[in-house]
Amino acid sequence: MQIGEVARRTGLSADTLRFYEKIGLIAPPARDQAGRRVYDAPVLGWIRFLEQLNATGMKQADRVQYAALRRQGPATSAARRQMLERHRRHIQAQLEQLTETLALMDRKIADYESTEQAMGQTGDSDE
Amino acid sequence: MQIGEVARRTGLSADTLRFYEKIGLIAPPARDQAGRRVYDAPVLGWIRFLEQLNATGMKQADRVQYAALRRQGPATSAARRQMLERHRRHIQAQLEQLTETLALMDRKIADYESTEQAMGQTGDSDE
DNA sequence: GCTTGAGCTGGAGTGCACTCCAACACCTAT
DNA sequence: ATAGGTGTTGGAGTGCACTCCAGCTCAAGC
Repeated sequence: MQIGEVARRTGLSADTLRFYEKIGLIAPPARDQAGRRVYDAPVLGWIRFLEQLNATGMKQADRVQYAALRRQGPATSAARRQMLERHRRHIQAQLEQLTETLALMDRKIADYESTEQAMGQTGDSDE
Repeated sequence: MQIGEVARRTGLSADTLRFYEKIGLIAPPARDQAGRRVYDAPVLGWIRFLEQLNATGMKQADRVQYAALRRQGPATSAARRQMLERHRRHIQAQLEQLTETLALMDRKIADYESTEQAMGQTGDSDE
């Protein structure tokens, strides 16, 4: 696979893939005779995993650190586990925040609905 | 209340409060004889609400738009409700993403734990 | 009456995470 | 053999959301 196909399959741009390589998120792939990047299939799974971390708010610097540990092999297993445990706690905190705000949205939406029903009755109190 | 106390009570910096006023998130408060901002208590609730939207990923531009609608009064009720409904859907999508990734973290953490148990047995497969 | 502390303005600077570009090289199909 | 598509590099630029700063005014306490 060359960079365009990886881009197409992952939804990232070729620029982003090169950028990820530059900062160490993705290991430098092999090159063909013309100097173009040639990726192997497993990188797709890795990129998907990185996207999961990204989508759930892990910072770039931490993803870079995790990627570096991974490249260093099995000896870093405990360190990586700790990073994932930390991220797990971060995810749970977000779940709580989101659940709370979801309930708030429901209350406010219901408020707006009744306000629209009885237009001008209660007035438009707050927020 | 002047700006320092609002900062203390909300956790935002005075700079951020002035910035929020500049972009229209917070209505310009009254001023005392010395030209200093004097806030009334209800602004605290509004700021807390803004922080909820912020913490759950509503973009600044959208918060500004919501704030603008709110200042325009009851006539904009329907538009605001629609914004909250949209944000509600956004929150639910995030909940799904987080729940999925939480499960993934659990699987990977368990993997790492068994790898640490049987060091060198299975090898350190992926991600 | 002077220091201390809080606040004021306008504008520059920061950190993050990309995103775009110019100028060039190479492969494939017509 | 030439046009079009895909790739290369290094470096500059973007958008978001603040954050910091210089140089100033003001008010209150000792």
